[in-house]
Order: sequence, then C-alpha cells, then structure tokens
Amino acid sequence: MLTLNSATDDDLAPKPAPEDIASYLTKLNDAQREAVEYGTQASNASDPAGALLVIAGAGSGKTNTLAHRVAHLLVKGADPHRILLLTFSRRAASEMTRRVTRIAVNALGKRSVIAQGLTWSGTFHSVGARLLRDYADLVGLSPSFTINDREDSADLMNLVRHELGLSAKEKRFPAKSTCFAIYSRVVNTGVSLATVLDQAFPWCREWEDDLRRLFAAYVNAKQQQSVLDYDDLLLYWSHLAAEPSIAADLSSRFDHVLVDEYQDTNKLQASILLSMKPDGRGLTVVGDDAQSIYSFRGATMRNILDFPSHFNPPAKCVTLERNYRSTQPILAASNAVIGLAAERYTKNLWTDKASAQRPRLVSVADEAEQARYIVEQVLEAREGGMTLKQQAVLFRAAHHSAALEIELTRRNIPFVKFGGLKFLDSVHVKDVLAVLRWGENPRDRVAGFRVMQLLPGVGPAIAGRVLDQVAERGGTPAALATGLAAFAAPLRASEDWPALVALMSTVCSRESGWPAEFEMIRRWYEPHLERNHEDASIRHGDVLQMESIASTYPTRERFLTELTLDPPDATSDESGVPLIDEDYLILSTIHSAKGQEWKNVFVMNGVDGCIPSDMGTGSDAEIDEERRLLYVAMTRAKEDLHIVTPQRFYVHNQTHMGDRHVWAARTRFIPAHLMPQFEACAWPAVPEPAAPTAAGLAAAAKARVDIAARLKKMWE
DNA sequence: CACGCGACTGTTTTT
DNA sequence: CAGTCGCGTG
Repeated sequence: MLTLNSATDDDLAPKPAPEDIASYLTKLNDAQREAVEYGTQASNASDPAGALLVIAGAGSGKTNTLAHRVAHLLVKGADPHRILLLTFSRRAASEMTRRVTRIAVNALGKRSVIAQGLTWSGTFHSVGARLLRDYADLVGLSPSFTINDREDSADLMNLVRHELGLSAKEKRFPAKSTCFAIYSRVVNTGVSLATVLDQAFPWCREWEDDLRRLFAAYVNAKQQQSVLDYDDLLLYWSHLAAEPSIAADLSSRFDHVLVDEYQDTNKLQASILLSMKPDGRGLTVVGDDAQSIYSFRGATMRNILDFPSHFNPPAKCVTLERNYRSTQPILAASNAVIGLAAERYTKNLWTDKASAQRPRLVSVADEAEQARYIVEQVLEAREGGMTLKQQAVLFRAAHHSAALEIELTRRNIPFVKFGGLKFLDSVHVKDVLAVLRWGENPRDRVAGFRVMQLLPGVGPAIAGRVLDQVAERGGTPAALATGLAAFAAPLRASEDWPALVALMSTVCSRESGWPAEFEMIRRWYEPHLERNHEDASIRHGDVLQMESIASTYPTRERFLTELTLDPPDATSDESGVPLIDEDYLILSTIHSAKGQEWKNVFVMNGVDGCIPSDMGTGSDAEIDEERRLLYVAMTRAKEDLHIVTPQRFYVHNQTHMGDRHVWAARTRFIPAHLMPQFEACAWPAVPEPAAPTAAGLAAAAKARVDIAARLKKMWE
C-alpha cells in the first residue's frame, strides 16, 4: 500500500515549492500558523517535537487549525497511518478527514493516498474498540466481544441486581440507569464510590455497600459474557497502555497523536494519552476550557488547565483569540458572561465584525408565547432570505423544546432535533440488534433475554435456562445453535420456537452472509412487531431504514460496533426526517450544538431553573459549568442572538386543566450589571390596550349575564 | 411461569 | 407520563 513517505512516493512527487506551502499557510493568522507549524520546521516524522497545547476560543478556527496541522504534518512527510486523531464524535472525525484531505491534496495533489491514509481517526471509544480487537488475545478477552450501549449496560446491571436480590427491599433501590450512572462516574473520574455518592448522588448514599456488591457482580457478569460497556473501552485501553510490554508496541504505532475538544476528556482519557506519549513528543491537544460542559461524564477542566505541567519542559501553549464567527456585540456579551467564571485560561476573544445589533433578551409571558415568538422570528428571518438551516434553537434539556415542536408541527415548519431520543433507543431497533448481537456473541445474556422474550410464552425463567445451557456448551455460536434446538420448547411457545431455532442457527453459522442475513431477521421479526405495537408500520419503516444502513457496512461486527459507538443522532419521530435537500430548522440541546454555528440562534428558557438547571446548582463547580453552557450556546451565533425568558412556567404533572405555575427569574448568569450588553425587550410588543368605553363595558357586563343564562339553559 | 393490572415514584446533558 | 414493582390469575 502506498504511503506518503515511501521512497517511490518521494521520488515521484516533487517537493512542493515554498510558495505552494505558503499558499495554504498564508490563509492563517499568526497564532494559527504558529500552532500549525510548531515543531515541524526542523524535525522529521520520526522525531516529533514536544507536547503542544492549543487554547482555541469559540469561533477561532479551531477545527481549521487542527486540520491544517495534520495536513502540514503530511506535507512534511509524516505517515498518515501513523497519525492518531481523536475527536469527540465520528461526525467531527469525518469532517476533519475531509478538510485535511482537501488541504493536503491542494498542496500535494494526491487524493487517493491521503484519503485512504488517515485511517486512525475517531472517538476515544471507537479507537479503543479497534485497538482492543487487535490486542484481545493478550488480555484474555474474546476477540468477538460485543459492546453494550448505555441502555444495554443498564439492563445488564438490572439482571445482576435481581440475581443479588437487591430488588426486594422495603425501601426502593436506585433505578438501573442511576446505578449505571454511578458506576460509570466512578470509573471515569477515578474517584471513590463514597465520594461520587456524596458529590453527585447524595440520595443514594445509604446504598453504598449494596452498590459496591452490585458493581463487583456487574464487572464479573461482563467478563463472563465477553461484553464491554463504553467505559471498558477506555479502561481496557488504559490498562493495556500501562502494561510495559504492550505499551511500547502501542505507543510506537503512532508518531503523532492529536486530540480535539480536550476540555471534555476525563481522567481516564488523560491517563491513556500520557502512557502512550509519556514525554509528550508528538502529542497535540486542542480545546477551550471555557467550553468544558461534560463533567457529568467525568470530564474535568483540570486536564486542559494542568496539561503543560505534565511535561518537562512544559508543553508549548498557543492561544487563538481572534474570533471569526460572531459580531462584536454578541462576542462582547458572551465574554461578559464567561468573565464571571472562577477559573480559566484568560483569553480575550476579539473580532472585527461590527454590528449595531446587540443580543436580544426577550421577555415573554410563558412557554407557549416563547414558542410563538421563536416561530414568528424564524419565519421573519426566512422572509428576509435566511434559510431555516441557517437558524437554530438551543435548549438545556431535550424536553424543553416540547411546546416548540408542537407549534412547529402545527405550522408545518420542518425541523430536525439533535440530542434527546436516539434511533437506538427505540425498542424495535434494539430488538433487531439483539438478534445480531446474540448471534455474534452467544454469551451476551441481555441480547439473548431480549430475543427470546419476544416469543409469547417465554419469560425470564425459560430464557435464563436456555442461556445457562448455551454457556455450559461453551458459549460458541455452534453451542447456541445446538443448544437452542435441543431445548424442549415451552408449550405456550411451541408454535414460534422452531422459527427462532432456524433463525439463530442461520445467524450463528453465517451461512446467508452479510448483509443478506439482515433481511431474514427482519422477516422473522415482522409478526412480533405487528403483535406488540399499534404503530407497527412506522416502526417497520425504521427497521427497513436500518437494513439499508446495514448494507453499507462490510461486516456484521463492524455494523454492530460502529452503530453502538456512533449512532445516528437525529430523531425520527412521527413527523419523519425531512429529506436531506429540504430546508429545515435545527433544534438542539446545547451539548449537541458543540462545534457548530448558525447565523441566527435562539436560546430557550434563559431563566434560573433551566440555565442553570435546577439540578446543577449544588456546588460552585456545577454552577460554573452551567455558566459555560450558556456561553457555548451564545457563541454559536454569527449574526443574531435571542435569549428568550418566559416569565411563568406551568407546573407539569398536575391534574388536567390545573393552573399551577411558577414564576421564573432571568438567569443568574446575566445579572443587572451585564444588562447593557443586551437589548432587553418584551414580546409581543405591549400594545396600548384600547380603553374600553362606558357603553362597551355596560354591553360586556350584559353579555356575561346572557352567557350565564344560556349555559344554564343547556340543561333545562 | 408468564402476563396483565394497579399503584407508586421519579432529578439533565452523551461516547 | 413512563418505568418499575408487587400481586393475582390462567
């Protein structure tokens, strides 16, 4: 396979003339250029310079700078196979690959080599999964391990909890998803269970001992079943990297390791990086401490704040302060908001995009009015020539957009929502995937339980017995096929049992091949779908869609792994996903809006209780994280920014037609002394009510009497 | 042993 | 509202 630094390549490709290099470097500003060129001047690919930290403020061309650095390394002769590029999502990874390819192709003129070359790019989790398949044998892990997503992991936690008898307590044990969240936090932060409980789950404090037992059993169950959860991908990787014999091999695979969004990595991820590049040579991390918003996942700002001092000499630090995205007033307001945070790398973002329009702080009566305001403004902007896709509505929690979604649907405005419910979260998708996973890894009990219990007459007891027998027979695909066939079908399931046996034996033997076997599974699943769901036809559409996605993956294993690690993130609800070429409005949680930008941005619910979320006001650190969330939301806007503050919220969960509501105050992150940065306004613009005339009042009074009489008459 | 019914109770963000 | 638990029935 061709690589960029092979001898033939060098001979055939004349080195680009200095002007050509300049042509892509001159588009950068001084700081960006410093970040791109750092350590590449004198060195060659096998002797990279020390660690580099790029503090990249919002809108400062972070992605572009990182892409240029990668491209520049390639131009300087680095081997693309030996570059590890870690990004936050796979979407970010492919965007990066696209840009790198474009830049490098311009400089070197060889598309195919580069496009195929940058093979090691993706999230920590997906890269971890790939490395683990390579090293599985060395650590006693079955190479055919399967990966549980969050819900599967919680289901397994639940299974284990029942086995331990932790469900039959007089006082309610924490929900399975809570248990898993606690476990995950302990793993990702490296903090003790007791501390995690105190800091983040105080209401579960009393269960500490039971939780510890549960987690031990959970870890044991995962090992017995050859399943890994998300955290294991990092955990195994970090243990691999810490093992001297393997570490040498592992770290010598990559000359350069580049990490995007470093502010959102956790302690475990930092330890992986440090053991792969202990002296920091060849290591580049990019991020913005002011945009660290994933502490619930164990991310810690300390990673980026303390990065330079991990090395000797300390890492080179470059700060990008010029903002190319927002207008000056938007930036000024955002800077003012983040300026009130306690600890950060000081940087002063500046821009030369002048505008007379300050961000608007719009007061509306309630959530319904908020929805109307946003819809009207969006349509008005569209009248003015701004497409829907150039506009976005951002919110703290997925459910905050409920009222807006109703209003948008009512007015026939297409939208796509990011964050919240995912494709993978729907039962029918999980059912089908469970068949594949069970065939791939017959010891996966969560998958097996799920599949078998689809049959009427099969419950947990029978499913458990079958799984025990499969395990006794060795837990191989062959054992699953024969074990299932040998099982005396329960009477009430006798009709459906043979079809299941036939299905699983085909899936296990792989005799129909991939992706053909998907169609078989769909056929088998159809009657169960019909029986269990009213809206079977919509769900069936999803399954068909999944089938076409499946056909784009070369193998079943890749399909399962990549779908779990990087699920499609837009929801497909009843309204359906608009076609790609259609125009649609973007709705997104602030978390999912990371790294994106729009001309016109609406931030919903700019009130205390929403931003900051009333769940995130326990400690100063939590409050500061909420502040950064508002900062991230605000800095997504290029031209116009509206922060909407409903004055009252109807209390959910009350008897129907109830009128209980709470009054909300403007978010604490915009205190009075920051108000000059905003244009405060009320909507609808309070119209002068026409003063009622005496005659009118008299008529109205009379009308009321009339109506009352009529209402009574209805029942006479 | 499966399944359906009624009662009860929850903390948001995602790889 | 939805996920979960306990209980009674087939």
